[in-house]
Amino acid sequence: MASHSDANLAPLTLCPNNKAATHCEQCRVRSLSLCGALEPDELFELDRLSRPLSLSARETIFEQDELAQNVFNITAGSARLYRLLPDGRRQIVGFALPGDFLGLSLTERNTFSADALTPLTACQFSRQAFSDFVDAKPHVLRKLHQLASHELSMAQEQMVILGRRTAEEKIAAFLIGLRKRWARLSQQSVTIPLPMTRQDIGDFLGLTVETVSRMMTRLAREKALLIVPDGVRLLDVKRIEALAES
Amino acid sequence: MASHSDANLAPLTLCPNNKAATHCEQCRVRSLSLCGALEPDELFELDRLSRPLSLSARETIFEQDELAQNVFNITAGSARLYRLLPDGRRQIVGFALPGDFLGLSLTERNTFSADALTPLTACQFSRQAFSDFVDAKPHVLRKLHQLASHELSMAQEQMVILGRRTAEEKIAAFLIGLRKRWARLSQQSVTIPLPMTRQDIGDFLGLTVETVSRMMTRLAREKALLIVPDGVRLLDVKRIEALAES
DNA sequence: CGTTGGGTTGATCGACCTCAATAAAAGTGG
DNA sequence: CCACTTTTATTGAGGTCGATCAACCCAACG
Repeated sequence: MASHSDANLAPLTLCPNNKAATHCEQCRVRSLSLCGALEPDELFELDRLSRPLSLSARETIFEQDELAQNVFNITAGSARLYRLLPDGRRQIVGFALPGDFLGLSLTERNTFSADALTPLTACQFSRQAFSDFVDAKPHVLRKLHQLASHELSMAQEQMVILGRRTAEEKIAAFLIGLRKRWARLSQQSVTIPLPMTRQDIGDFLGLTVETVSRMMTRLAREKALLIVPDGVRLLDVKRIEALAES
Repeated sequence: MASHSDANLAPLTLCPNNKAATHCEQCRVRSLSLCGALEPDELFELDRLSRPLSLSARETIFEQDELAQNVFNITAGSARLYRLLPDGRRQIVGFALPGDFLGLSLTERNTFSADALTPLTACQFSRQAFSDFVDAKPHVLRKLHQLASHELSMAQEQMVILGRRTAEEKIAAFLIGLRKRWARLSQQSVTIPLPMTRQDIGDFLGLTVETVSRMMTRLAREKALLIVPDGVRLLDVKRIEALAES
């Protein structure tokens, strides 16, 4: 349960984390992230502000309620973002994939925790330095706003899923949504990597592990999908899509 | 079920909609909205771009899937934002109060519908004109990003409520959240105006009307709150807050 | 004064949860 | 590489919270 997202990105050089190619120009996910909006000289400037971050699976990126000191741009691997309630209930508010930016919320303190689902690399920036960098460049600020705006749309879509869909529809919508996101990163899209556990999926969809497992095996039994190690392969995309749209 | 939010704002003059005082300087909600970040000359410029909008309760502001032509700044009254599923299920993604800005998502088409819960006034802007105005002013863009970022936090909080809270906790969290928002607009905060129906509350919290009604009457029976016309009065704020935090 | 939309209340049902057992992977240390 | 533990996934049996279905109340309003 670890390495497919790396596999997806393996052949290419990474952002400033890689000593051999210190330049963002080589970055595998640049065009997909904020950095895609930067001019070469800006890219160089940002590169200098960046500190490489490399984590193993399960390591913490940041924790809820602590001061938000840094922002992150994920270059490889994936993460989960979640909120814990005092009694231990957990809601995952999102999964972060390569190219995703963590720290769009401008709150003083983190409103959620984030940790790595797989080995992960990211470009880390001090929030202050990053903020200064962005504030001087309206077109970057605009791009940042676009990203936040997109996140907002995704969150609203997730509200629909959480509030008004059945367990089976939730699973379908989750798979279709994730498929679309993986597709942006790598061409192929029949097999959907699932770096997260069933428990994580449940905590994302407002379900229990058992229900997630039951719904997935049911869809598998009905030949709508095939459960493979660390992922699923969609056999009947139309059917899953129909479930997801409602 | 109509006029309390107006009552809240009655004594003061409104934004550019009021012919007697055409200047945003008089605007009741200016400091709470995007316009609070504007210099006097910018305010004047924006004023000229604005077209007053005045709707009765239930009138449509915009509809999901149609081209997003305009953005809105609500000056009085309240609205509901929702997504309809093909089979008629509805998820309300938010309620808009005076000072709230509609159109933060930069999507080509609206991802949800919006209509007035009460008689409503707003400043309407062509999206293009507004966008041009903003793009030329980094500090306004920054403010806009802050607003979007705040919306994102609220949406994530709502995801926790939808995914991991019981019916009773949902009601409590809804009331506490709404109380906080009203408090920003008007001092008093014991009585919470509820311009929306029980059905609306249910569609916001992922519950049925019946459950909303039952939970509210239960809290009323237990003397935690008092149901008044068009709202509720919190009798035991600590208790409701405890339920809301979990 | 009938009609209509919103709200409350009761009886029953069912989708999903809880609890429990087992199976299958994935470490871990010798 | 093999025992051994730990984590994750699956499956079953039974319970429950909130949904559904239905009746009724009440205020607003033409």
